[in-house]
Amino acid sequence: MKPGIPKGTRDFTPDQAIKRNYIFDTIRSVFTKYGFQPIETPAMENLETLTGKYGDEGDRLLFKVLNNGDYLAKADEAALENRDSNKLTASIARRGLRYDLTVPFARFVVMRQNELSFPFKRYQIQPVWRADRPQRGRYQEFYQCDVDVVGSDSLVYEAELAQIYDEVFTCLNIPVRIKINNRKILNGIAEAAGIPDKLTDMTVAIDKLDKIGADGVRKEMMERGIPETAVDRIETILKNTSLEALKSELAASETGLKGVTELETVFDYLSGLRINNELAFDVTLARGLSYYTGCIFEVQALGVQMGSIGGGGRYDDLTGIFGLPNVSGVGVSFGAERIYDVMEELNLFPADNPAGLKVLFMAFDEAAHRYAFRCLTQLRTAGINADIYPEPGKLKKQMKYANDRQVPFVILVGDDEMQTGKLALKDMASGEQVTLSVEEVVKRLRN
RNA sequence: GUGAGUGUAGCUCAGUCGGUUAGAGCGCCAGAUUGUGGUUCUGGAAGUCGCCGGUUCGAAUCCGGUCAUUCACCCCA
Repeated sequence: MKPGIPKGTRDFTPDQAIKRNYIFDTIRSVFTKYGFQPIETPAMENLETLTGKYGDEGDRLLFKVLNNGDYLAKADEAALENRDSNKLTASIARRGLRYDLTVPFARFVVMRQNELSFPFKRYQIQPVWRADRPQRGRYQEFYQCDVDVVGSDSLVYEAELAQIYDEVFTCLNIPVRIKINNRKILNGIAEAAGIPDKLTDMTVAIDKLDKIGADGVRKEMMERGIPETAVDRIETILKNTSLEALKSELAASETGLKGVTELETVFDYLSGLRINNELAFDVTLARGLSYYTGCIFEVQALGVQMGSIGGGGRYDDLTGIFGLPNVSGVGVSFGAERIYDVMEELNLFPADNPAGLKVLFMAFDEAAHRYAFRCLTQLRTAGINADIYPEPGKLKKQMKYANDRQVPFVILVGDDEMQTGKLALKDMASGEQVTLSVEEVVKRLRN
């Protein structure tokens, strides 16, 4: 059979895995610094935990796991007869692969509400699965890096999350724009325009501004049944780019004003503090039709054509669906795969690899090979990443292997070395070769 | 879920109007060079032209189907 992997999935070569770990390590260290703790949840959840949480579109993209054993024996006969896939699925698949990390986290919190102390700050770096059509920057299996805090509605956390975004992308050297808005402001706009019942249609349309432009948004709102007068009003309001100006526009909407105040508080927390990237209020930021109710975030990489590389916000009642109402949470997510693609495109990965192999031993004959193995062990004991070619003999072959593995140094061992007790250390880049004792080699390679 | 493009050597691709034995570059293997890699030179291996069917004297080439893959939309990280 031909070897292959499912569409939308990828293998990672050592080179790629090292780069990915660099991203994960950077993100993890910042999370830790801000007092977040790691948790992990299973790849599979009960299907009922997942369904209905992401809208109809999301349900379609859920991977279902077929029941074990003779699953058809217990299948819904009527559904099978009528080719009703939705109904049939419920009777043959009890589990599904997680679609994101937020819903499993909510489930986790509800299950352990009595043992956790709140506010609970957790981070989670794990793969998620979506049965989407793959394309640039979109995969069926990809990692998410989530930080959330539940059990507090303090806006200090919004400020913290903005700092975390800033710090991570500063560490990774990716120039970004961190956009921030508040769902309550969008509510207020809908109220001011007299279409509170069309809030979702409005936000979905506004969210596409970057992609389809002002005219496109206008057209989409009309198509979604928003009256022209309301569309005009919304357009006027959206022209306000400052919080101050919005205050008067939204004077009639209590919710809208609260949103403005919340954002002002967040900016207050951050005032005078060092932020390296652009952190900007963006009234057109909408973040699809998710569960957010307060501040929302989105991160855009500058200088490359790529969807958002991070996003998140506050949700007032995420755990309510699992029977624990009135627990507020706020969190953001980093899209590791897209961050990788951006860094690759902008050439931002550090060139030197401290985890790489430092030196490779090669021997001319069997006796030298045994001698070299002893020297190798000495280097390893001294903490130097070292390796040996598995058999003595043809130098050309051994040197080629050293080249392929991009080893900076090689050590040659033969009769001369065994007699003098010294090693021939060759710098592969310059070609220079020096004769040193094992101790001197250790000293040299430790630099 | 909707629409479009592309499948030829390990990789990237060329292949004229349908016409003899399907090519190149890179990579790989061997030698030039038995204590020294990259460069160079010489030689070599490697393809069911995605798969199935149709048209034709003849198909990598035209047609239909199918699978894979890429891109756009929907949605999203």
